[in-house]
Amino acid sequence: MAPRPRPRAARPTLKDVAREAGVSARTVSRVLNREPRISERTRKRVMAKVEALGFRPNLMARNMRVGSRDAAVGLVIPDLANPFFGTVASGVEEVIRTRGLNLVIASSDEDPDRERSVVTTLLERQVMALILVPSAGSDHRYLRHERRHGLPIAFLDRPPAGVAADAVLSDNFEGAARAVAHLVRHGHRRIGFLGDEPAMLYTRRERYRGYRHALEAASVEIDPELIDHGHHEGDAAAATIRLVEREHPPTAIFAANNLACMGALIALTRAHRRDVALVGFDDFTLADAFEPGTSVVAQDPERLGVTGAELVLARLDGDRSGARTVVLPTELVARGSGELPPARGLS
Amino acid sequence: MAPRPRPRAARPTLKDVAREAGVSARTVSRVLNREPRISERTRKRVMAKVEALGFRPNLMARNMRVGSRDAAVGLVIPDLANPFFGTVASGVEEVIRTRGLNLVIASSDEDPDRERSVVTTLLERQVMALILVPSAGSDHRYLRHERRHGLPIAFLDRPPAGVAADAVLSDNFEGAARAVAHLVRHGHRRIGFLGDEPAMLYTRRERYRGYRHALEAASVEIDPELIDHGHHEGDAAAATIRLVEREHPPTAIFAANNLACMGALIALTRAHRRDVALVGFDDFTLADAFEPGTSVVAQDPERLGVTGAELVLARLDGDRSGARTVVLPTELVARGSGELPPARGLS
DNA sequence: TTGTAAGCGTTATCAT
DNA sequence: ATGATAACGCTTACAA
Repeated sequence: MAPRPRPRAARPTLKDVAREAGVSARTVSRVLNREPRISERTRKRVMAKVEALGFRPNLMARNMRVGSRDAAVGLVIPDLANPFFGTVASGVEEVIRTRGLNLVIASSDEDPDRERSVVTTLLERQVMALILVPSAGSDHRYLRHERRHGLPIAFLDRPPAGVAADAVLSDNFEGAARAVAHLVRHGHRRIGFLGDEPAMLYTRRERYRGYRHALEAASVEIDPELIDHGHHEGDAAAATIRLVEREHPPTAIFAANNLACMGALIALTRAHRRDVALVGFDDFTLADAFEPGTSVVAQDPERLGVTGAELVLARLDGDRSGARTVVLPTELVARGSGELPPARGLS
Repeated sequence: MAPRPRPRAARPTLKDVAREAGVSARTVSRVLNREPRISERTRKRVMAKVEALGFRPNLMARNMRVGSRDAAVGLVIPDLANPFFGTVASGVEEVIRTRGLNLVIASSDEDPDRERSVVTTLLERQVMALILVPSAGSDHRYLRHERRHGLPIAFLDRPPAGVAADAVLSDNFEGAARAVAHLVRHGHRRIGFLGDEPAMLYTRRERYRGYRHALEAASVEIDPELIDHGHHEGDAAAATIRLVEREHPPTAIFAANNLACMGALIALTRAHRRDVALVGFDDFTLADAFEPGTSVVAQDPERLGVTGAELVLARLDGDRSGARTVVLPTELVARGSGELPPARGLS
């Protein structure tokens, strides 16, 4: 056995409390869990020692004995600093807290290898459920074992690859198509597409599909010169400049995610090109702080998180039905920038 | 003992692998931990069974046996959806991941009671360290026991109350004073203060102190009529309107946090009052997307998180020196809005 | 009302 | 090179 030297000032255990109070461990456990048959006198004495020693029950030990699972849900997102994912995380946390579960969070940085590595630790941690915003290009076949063992898994914002699991997605195709149709309706025929990266990203593909669909429906030819991308604001700003400086520039831009849209706004402002119509995908706090306001296709990231968390909780409650995919609607919010007419002579 | 019915399809344990492979548990453990004296033949056989069963070592059990502490750091922030705190969290995660530690995150919603309750679960989870953005009005005396037992605790953005612990703060006073002095230098004497809530919040108090200090240094009288507040964008926007519609309105506004600044931008745009000078506290992505650009006192939320995490890691590595307070500098970023002259006839 | 002993899934000691 | 056994801190069946 292990005569491991306790680190100095080791935290007191239930046994320590028992010894100090002159009772058995069983009795301390009873007091702590508010079990009925305990004399008030013992209870008092035990609680006094608990206070005095600053005792904290060891949840790991408890969970192990009681269910051999950690009372926590694991969440993997690409980037905690991105307000979109932060809001998703917030929705998840809100829901699982009502069940007394904790949230173990990890960033994957959009890297499939890192995603797999963090998911593995979460699984080894014995989380009760897993919620995942998968990275582009990751393969989730390795999760099949967990599914078989009944671990609830939900994918958010992007679907799983290689495993049947619950998913909560926004209606990217429809939202993008509506945005572009909106621009067409306002007279635009040269509409730029500013996508995120990598191009294989699910949301990017769906939104691009929506863009093409709307243009085709309006019999507008797709011009590859009008397609560009940039995942961060800086890249997107540069791409925007490239677009508007083309020989045959677009009169409108559809910015296919939040960072791309911010990049476009920065670029258009700095270039004094507020004549270019703009619709973004995903709403943001300051959309109203522009003149004209920024029109967007609004998603509901909080609801994405809430719905995903509710799904896994239902599974924990015994829902054994087949894997479900919930698609959340998007909403076109017209604030002005998407309703600008084409600049004269360019449409 | 507990003849608790295993949940259907319970996950395989190390013992299961051992039985299937026809070896002892100790041997499986050896293989998994890459311990030296193991025959290639047994290793192969064991690994095959590990794969076949989809075995995941139970980290809870391991941690318990090995250190009786969870290989995780607990982080409590007011709100995951606020990009400021999201970025702080991102900084923390980045650092602790390099040590193979996980992040258990909880929102306190600026509520001291909830803060205490989530901190308590984190402690019971046996996290190796605690990082905290405390809520206004919370009292941390209950953490003294943990400090005594050697648990590393760091406070971010706001200092602890009632316990000596490491803290990482921004230089709020200095930053605010510089912002207001900057406005004074550009000719303003009627400068509004748009604070966050509650007024007892540390950052709010410090920034208000900086505001008063700069005005007093310039012999400008403090006008209570120019002090208002609003913690969320909506409230802040309403407060901004109240300010600029006063009989003797301010010619400049100092918005003392990120949400207040965004609220001010929204209100000023909608009211077509881009003549009012504005300096915000805390930078934001779209600051450059306005005409003129929004001048701000930039903090470094990521660095706040990184520094806090590094502090607790140093403690884990044995640093027993006294509680330290690190103050991070702020930077005045002039983009135009803070350099506007006072509107004619109003200064 | 309280205590004893077993056991959750690992790893450490000591054998062999 | 491998195994038997105890132990981490807690809860639970059973006994007293």
